[in-house]
Amino acid sequence: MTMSQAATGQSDPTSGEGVDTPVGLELRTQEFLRALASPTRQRIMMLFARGAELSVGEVAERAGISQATASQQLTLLRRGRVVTSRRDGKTVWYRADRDGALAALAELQSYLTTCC
Amino acid sequence: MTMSQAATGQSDPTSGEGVDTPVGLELRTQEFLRALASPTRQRIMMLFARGAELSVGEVAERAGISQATASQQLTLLRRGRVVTSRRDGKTVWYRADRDGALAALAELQSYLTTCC
DNA sequence: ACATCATATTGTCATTTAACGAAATGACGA
DNA sequence: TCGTCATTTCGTTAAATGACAATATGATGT
Repeated sequence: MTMSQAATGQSDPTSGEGVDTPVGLELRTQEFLRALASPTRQRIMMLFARGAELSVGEVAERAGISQATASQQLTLLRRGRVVTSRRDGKTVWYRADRDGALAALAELQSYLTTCC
Repeated sequence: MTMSQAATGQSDPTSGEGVDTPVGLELRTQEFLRALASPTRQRIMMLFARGAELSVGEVAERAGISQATASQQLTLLRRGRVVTSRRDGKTVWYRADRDGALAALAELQSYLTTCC
């Protein structure tokens, strides 16, 4: 039971986890890592350099993947807080989520410094 | 040709890549991300909390995995610069690589700030 | 040289992931 | 209502990953 908690890496924010007892990475930090740990998604991220804002169709075209695949991967990237989306009419625009990414990075750093 | 380079995410240090042209994550940064983006390896990393130094067999036992699997996963973690190893006689001791991890983190941050 | 112990590597299998086409569903604007 | 773009789902295939047992490698002591 405690085993399954450790396995999922879940941490309970309510338990005042002191200096000892690094339970694990938070789920959202895991999603951040998984989002970036994929060559395809790294390739997609490059399309957003310098604040570029792209629709799903544009991402699909430039990344050389199908429209359905692009939509799915963008969902993973959004869950990882590295992109944000906004809807304007029928098209959904994606762009890099600088703040989200840096926040995730800070969480990762905090984990690494306390655990290691 | 330029396409295959972009696909692998390789960057050439000799080409004075200016403010524009983020070619991609360096291989070693990719390996850092992949190393941590795995629940099993995250679980292994927790065994190294507070500077603990463990042999392969100890990691296998405490993580509940076979000796071969432990050795493999530790290799991935070492490639990702999150652990280091030293040999003493027949046993190989692993510990968290604080400096390596923070260096990888810094590279990731630099990538995210310039690209996004 | 040999036996032994710890680690590393290999071969194999099951599971997971990535990607596709196609089709259904949602959301929006004309 | 119809058309368009996005999302989701289904079924499929190929590739990557995780794990194990078995074997090979390397270090140590006799």
